[in-house]
Amino acid sequence: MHNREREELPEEKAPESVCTLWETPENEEQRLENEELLYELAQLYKVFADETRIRILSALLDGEAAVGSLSQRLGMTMSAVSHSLRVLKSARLVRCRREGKGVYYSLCDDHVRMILLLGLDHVAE
Amino acid sequence: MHNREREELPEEKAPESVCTLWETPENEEQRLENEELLYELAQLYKVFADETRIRILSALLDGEAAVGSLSQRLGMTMSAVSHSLRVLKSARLVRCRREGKGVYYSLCDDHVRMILLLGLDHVAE
DNA sequence: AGAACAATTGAACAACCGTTCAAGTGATCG
DNA sequence: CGATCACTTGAACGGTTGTTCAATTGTTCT
Repeated sequence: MHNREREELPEEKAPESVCTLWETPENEEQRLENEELLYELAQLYKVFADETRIRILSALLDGEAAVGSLSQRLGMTMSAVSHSLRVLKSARLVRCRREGKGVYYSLCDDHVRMILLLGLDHVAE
Repeated sequence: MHNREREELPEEKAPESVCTLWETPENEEQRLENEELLYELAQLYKVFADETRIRILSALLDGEAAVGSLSQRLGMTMSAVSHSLRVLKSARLVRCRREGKGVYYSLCDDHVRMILLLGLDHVAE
């Protein structure tokens, strides 16, 4: 049925063992897993694909900040910032902590910084 | 195969050496440069933020391929693939080469692989 | 309790984006 | 040449997304 001809090019670097995304799936289960990963991956990059959210993330590189502080720094309404933060949070890129009246957001882990840096590396050509 | 636990991820670099994005701008010129970088960065991630384009990129990790071959492998029309390739090309993620009737596409550099791997690392949690 | 502050939520609207379809280009070969 | 293959392009449609505005929740203070 599907006789996909694979190119026999020398592999400089071995694909990582964390996932099977780059290999031809051997069975239906593996194929489904790949589909899932592909979807999740696209979903993740969608979150980075917005100037406002990148601005927020890079602001949070300085340390945690409250919503109001962010909205002031970025010059946009609190509502817009809050909406953006919700997206970032559900992508597990930021977490939040309540203290008194304010809610303080901070980056989840170092992936964020690395992904941003890698992107910059390409953009800065 | 390779029993490495995880792929070597790019070393953390000193942000200052790459750009000034994370610093508070000292003058108007620097602020404008940051705005530009922010925009470019979002633009780049927009390209990755689509399942079809990721599928194409990961197919090209195997080596260069013609449009027809890709459209067969991914099960979509040649037109859709071509449209996607145009986007990837203008983001300088792929390049193309004409040979006879066919046009062969390949990845531009290693940034692509690294960005995909880094994203997977986060998604695979 | 009520007032004031900080942040979230939902609906609505405009912009944007990916696919499809149909028409177009460019290359090869009889 | 005309035919055919391999791909590109443009317009259009349907779906998604980010911001705004107004209403609402949650917290602290008097």
